[in-house]
Amino acid sequence: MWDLFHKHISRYVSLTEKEFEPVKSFFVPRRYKKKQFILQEGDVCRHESFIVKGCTRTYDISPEGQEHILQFGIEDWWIGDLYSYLSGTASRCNIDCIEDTEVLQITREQQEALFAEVPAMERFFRILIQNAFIASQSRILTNLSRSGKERYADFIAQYPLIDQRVPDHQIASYLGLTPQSLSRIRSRRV
Amino acid sequence: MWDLFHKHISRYVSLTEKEFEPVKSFFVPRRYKKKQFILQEGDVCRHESFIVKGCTRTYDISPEGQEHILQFGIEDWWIGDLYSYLSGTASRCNIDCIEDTEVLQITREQQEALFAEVPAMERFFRILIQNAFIASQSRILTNLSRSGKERYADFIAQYPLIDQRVPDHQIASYLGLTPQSLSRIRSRRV
DNA sequence: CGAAAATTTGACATGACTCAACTGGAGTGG
DNA sequence: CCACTCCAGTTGAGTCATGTCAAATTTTCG
Repeated sequence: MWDLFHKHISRYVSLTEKEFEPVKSFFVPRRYKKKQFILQEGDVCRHESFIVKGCTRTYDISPEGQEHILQFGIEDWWIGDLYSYLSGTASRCNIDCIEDTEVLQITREQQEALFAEVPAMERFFRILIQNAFIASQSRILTNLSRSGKERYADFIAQYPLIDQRVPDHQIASYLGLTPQSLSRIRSRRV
Repeated sequence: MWDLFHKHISRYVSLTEKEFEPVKSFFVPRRYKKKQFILQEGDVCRHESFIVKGCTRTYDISPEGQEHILQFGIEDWWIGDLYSYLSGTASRCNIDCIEDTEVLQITREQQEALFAEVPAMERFFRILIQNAFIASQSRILTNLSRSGKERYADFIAQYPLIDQRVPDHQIASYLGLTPQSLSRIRSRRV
């Protein structure tokens, strides 16, 4: 578990085994069962979670009762509602598990302490958010300019691993389509 | 100019007048005329630009030749193509000026030097990107769940200042609508 | 096996797009 | 200062992608 985590961090900042050692103590491992919630709408998001194993979805529910998936999470990804986490306000998002999931969690206070003790980790999180922001901007452009068919093609090209693990109707929700439309797209009768 | 900039920074990290003084030297003021490009597709984005005065648009052009506006920029905002800026690869975006515009620019190298000399500025940029990411996620949710009419209403509620300064067809592009559709929405004949 | 969930299919409705024409204002050059 | 052009915005008519509602079928899983 910690090995994977160290490798993950090393992808962005260099950290020797010895420097990494104290980092561990700021994170708490936790397991969730399939269908269990990591965050529920109305609660404050108290952790950033690194997925060691499993698969999650982050979504909100519109006033009309429709779910909209903002993000899927699999191994090596971080999940959480950053706005709620930083501001301490109630989240509008839900995060639940599509599979049994293991995460490493850190709280806001622990994160601040970690930054003070291991400055490289502040840099690490900055890079992480930069990448997330870039991906997010790219998704906005795709949503603005591509048809449902094209967005689906992009999705399976970009996230083949997720496509295999997540039911179609949730992919439809991520792409902003109804399950029926996605089904027709898949069967090429569009 | 520097006053506005200092105030802007102080909104996120505390920096006395004395601490702020050396920060100035890392930024270069620059003026652009209306319709002039700050960044052109295919070029590498060499600066992050803080807008002191003026109004800009960041957009890409799809293979079909359609423009899609990713972001408007007005006073107190930062613009640039972060991906190109960080990776040094050619940008797919254009940034041009809707009005005569004054900016303060920093290069990647200067930014690294700034972080080394004034660590609070690394924190400042982290917070900035966090906020940008949060806004970006929120826009994705809006795009997924709201009709054109609702997205337009949201836009004028959220950015009344931009609405007044930018032609309608560019707002349409930002919202993912054709100018015709936006015109019909505006005249309530949906 | 049987219930619940996921997916598919059909019929129809509709929001948004395309193409095309027209209006009105801003800027330009003679 | 007028004629001219250009561009933004509006309007109309027809089309298409996607949505809605409803039901049938298949898959999953206790």
